[in-house]
Amino acid sequence: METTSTRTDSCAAPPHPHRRPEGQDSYTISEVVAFTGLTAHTLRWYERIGLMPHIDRSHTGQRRYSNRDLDWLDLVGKLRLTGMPVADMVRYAELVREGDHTFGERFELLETTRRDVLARIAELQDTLAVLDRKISFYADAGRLYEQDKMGKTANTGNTEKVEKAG
Amino acid sequence: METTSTRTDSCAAPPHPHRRPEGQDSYTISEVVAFTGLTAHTLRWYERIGLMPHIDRSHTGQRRYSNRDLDWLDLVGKLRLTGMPVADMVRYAELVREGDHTFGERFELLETTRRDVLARIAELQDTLAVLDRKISFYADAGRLYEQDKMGKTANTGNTEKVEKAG
DNA sequence: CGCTTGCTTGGAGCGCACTCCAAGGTCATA
DNA sequence: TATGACCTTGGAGTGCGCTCCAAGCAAGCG
Repeated sequence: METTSTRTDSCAAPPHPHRRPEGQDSYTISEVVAFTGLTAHTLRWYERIGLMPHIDRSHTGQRRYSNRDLDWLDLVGKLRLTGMPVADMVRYAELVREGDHTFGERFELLETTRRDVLARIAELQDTLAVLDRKISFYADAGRLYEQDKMGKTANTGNTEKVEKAG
Repeated sequence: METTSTRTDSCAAPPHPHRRPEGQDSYTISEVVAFTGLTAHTLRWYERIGLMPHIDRSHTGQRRYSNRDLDWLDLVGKLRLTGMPVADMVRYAELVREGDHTFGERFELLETTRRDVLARIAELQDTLAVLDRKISFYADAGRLYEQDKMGKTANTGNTEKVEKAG
């Protein structure tokens, strides 16, 4: 079942420069902190709640992360960016641990997430349009306001509009 | 300062069908709940923390929201979608209350938000790429797994890859 | 009139995702 | 071998954004 293949999975992202080759891939928690930007607290917490597999330990019980663990943390990071709740990520982690018969369920979870991400992008683009409209409005209004201050116009009507717009 | 102009601000979004014309725009909290999807609790809380202007009251002290209040809630909803912290939205609301001399600061806040939104969209598109890769991988792997179950192939190497990928 | 429904308030409580603490064991370097 | 940085654990605490509660007022209806 388990192999020690030296090649990275075809599904993996582009390689990271700081990684050691397979076989010597044993990182302390502080190294993982440096790679991921997560805190050590968070890494331990992820493990406690089942979002990580049980991490290898040194002979004295200290955590030693593998390249595969870093791959998993990359994925978790991406899913976190989508706003997926941690509980859902834990669910996905459980499916992975349960083995091959959960392919279908994993597929559906990813598809649902994909749809969520697309919807989120659309929302953000919508928001962007509103923002752009307001920004150009303020650019104009600000210019008018500066003119007002310099006495070049005597117009309060234009600036009043902004209070209405917020 | 305050006008009762009957036209909507040029900066406003397309009109909403449920709105009453200016002058008769007086909505109860439960109407606003129906329009916005927010809870009455949240609407009152927004007011308490200064994210809303002080809302008009009926002679018995009940809230009466105006079209302008609804416009503001629309904007708040958009900003909320960007992930902007409530505290920052409160800051923006304060700037609006403070008057015309805060144009510049409002402009910068919106610009910063705009950049955040663009970055967020880029992140999500990056995540989408990862998701798409995994989804097509699972689509393939799932098909192979079904074939395995039906005895059409005798391959465990292909499905093993998935455990590695997660 | 009583009943229901809707609204008011200040303040307390909740769920999430961390974040930190205390007490102690381990490791690298001088 | 001693010093100090780093690691371990279970459990408690924090900040955010709501969410709810209790007690009470007001309006409409049979």
